[in-house]
Amino acid sequence: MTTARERLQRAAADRFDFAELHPDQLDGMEHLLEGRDVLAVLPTGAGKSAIYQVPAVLLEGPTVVVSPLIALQHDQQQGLAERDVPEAVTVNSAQPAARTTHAWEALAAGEAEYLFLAPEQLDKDEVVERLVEAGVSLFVVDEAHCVSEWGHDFRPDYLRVGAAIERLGHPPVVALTATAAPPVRADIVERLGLREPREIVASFDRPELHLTVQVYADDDLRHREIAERVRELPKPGLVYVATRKEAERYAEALSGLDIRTGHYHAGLNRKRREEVHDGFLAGDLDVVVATSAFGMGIDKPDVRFVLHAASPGSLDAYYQQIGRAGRDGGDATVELHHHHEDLRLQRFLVARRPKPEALHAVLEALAEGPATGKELGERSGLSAQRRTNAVNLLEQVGAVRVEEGRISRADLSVPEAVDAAVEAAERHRRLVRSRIDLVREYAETGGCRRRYLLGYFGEELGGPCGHCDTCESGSAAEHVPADVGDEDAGLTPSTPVRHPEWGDGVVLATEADRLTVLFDERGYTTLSRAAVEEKDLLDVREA
DNA sequence: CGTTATTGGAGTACTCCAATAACGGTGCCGTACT
Repeated sequence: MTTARERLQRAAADRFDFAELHPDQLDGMEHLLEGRDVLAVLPTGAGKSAIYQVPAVLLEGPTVVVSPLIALQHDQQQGLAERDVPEAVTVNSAQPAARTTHAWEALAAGEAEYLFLAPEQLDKDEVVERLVEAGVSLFVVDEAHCVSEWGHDFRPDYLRVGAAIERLGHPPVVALTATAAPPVRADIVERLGLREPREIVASFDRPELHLTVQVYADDDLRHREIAERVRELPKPGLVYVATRKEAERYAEALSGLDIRTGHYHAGLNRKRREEVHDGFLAGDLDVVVATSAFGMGIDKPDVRFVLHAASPGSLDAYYQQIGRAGRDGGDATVELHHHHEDLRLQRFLVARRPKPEALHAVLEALAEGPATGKELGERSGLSAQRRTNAVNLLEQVGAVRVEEGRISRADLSVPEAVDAAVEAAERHRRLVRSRIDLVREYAETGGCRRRYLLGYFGEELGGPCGHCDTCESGSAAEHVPADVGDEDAGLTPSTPVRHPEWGDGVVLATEADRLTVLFDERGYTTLSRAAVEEKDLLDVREA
């Protein structure tokens, strides 16, 4: 009688050449073999992929891997081709039709073990039906933070993955990501419909990253100082900017200083993007100036700095981007060069409100009777993105039902449905906008940078880290809350609270003079401790 | 959402100012062209 653990270790050694599995990896694998769901938040390089790759060969039936980028699907497929495992196939619009045909045939014949696809594929009824017939035994959502980050507007099909999982009879599901704050984890669990998932969360702390912030009042000055900083810093490194134009502008300025620089954004054609990507990995470029498009799938160990020439729209995005530095464990410099105007652009970028017309169009189209997504698109004349966004919101407020891929109206009047959906979108918009304010708080805090960031990700660092700009200047020491480490202190991180006006929330991070609370209806809010104590604003709720 | 660039009108020869337009990110997909 062999235990599950032994079978996993043997498969890992024999078929994948993994000498030894980390306890976190084994823990996840065992839960999947037992048929349970898993959410794994582990740093890049910790062997997240092994968590599904190994149990996949022990479970009868193929494994579906939802992956956000076609380029990533390709890399993962290549990686598996080198192992002693059955075939890995992909289905996407970028490959020749013959390859897709082969993928489906291999899957139906039981010859393919792994299938990689983007969430948009699951919008097609015939795709889901083929998966049902194939008898999927394991369902993987890679880069699962995309569910929460992109699903609510940019790529709404991410919010439909949960429904696809149900149509497949809810095989064991594993969601994998390197970065997810507690509210993002909760969103992933809810949206994917994970059932009592085993959450495996490694520490977010990266002591090898030296964190600094420079706040500017003058954008031209910032420009000059950044060019000078990049010249001085040990290479290779990444410069993140907010717009495509800035990426090109900085790249030109840095090239003028004889720095081997490339720029990267989504406006470049695929060939150009590949050249920059490969050039950076190969060491032919010392610096890449990029928008947020550059990131996923970049596994370069020796990045020595990540410099933000503009503030991003959330600390979630910030942490993902700075996490690309120092993966080899060596020291790396992380600098944020902040200007308050950066946040105005971010507020615009997340400002999109759903158009009530789209909600109306979907409801009217459904008045003719239930429809598949495709049929609904034809009837309503909406683009796939707007149509799916509308369906997501309407489903969330109970105005439509989706069963077996068919969308139908529920008993809710059109005005009620539209109002409720608009309010649901507004609530999400408030959350996203409130996250922007925390970027400013981070930039302006006198407290320890690392303590602030870790607090955002649900980890409490007792004292200042001693290795960031505020620690070195001495200001962090003056900002440590008096009650750190005191379990009876009351308002410590993850304490559920209620505010008379703003309702229920959870304490996230604490500083000497203020608290950050995430309110369900209002989003992230920073309160002054003095005001909270004076007016007794926060009642501790039962957890 | 708010800044910056452009246009346009008034009224008179080149300038002033107000109104208007353009602009900012992330990727699938599928279809129409070369």
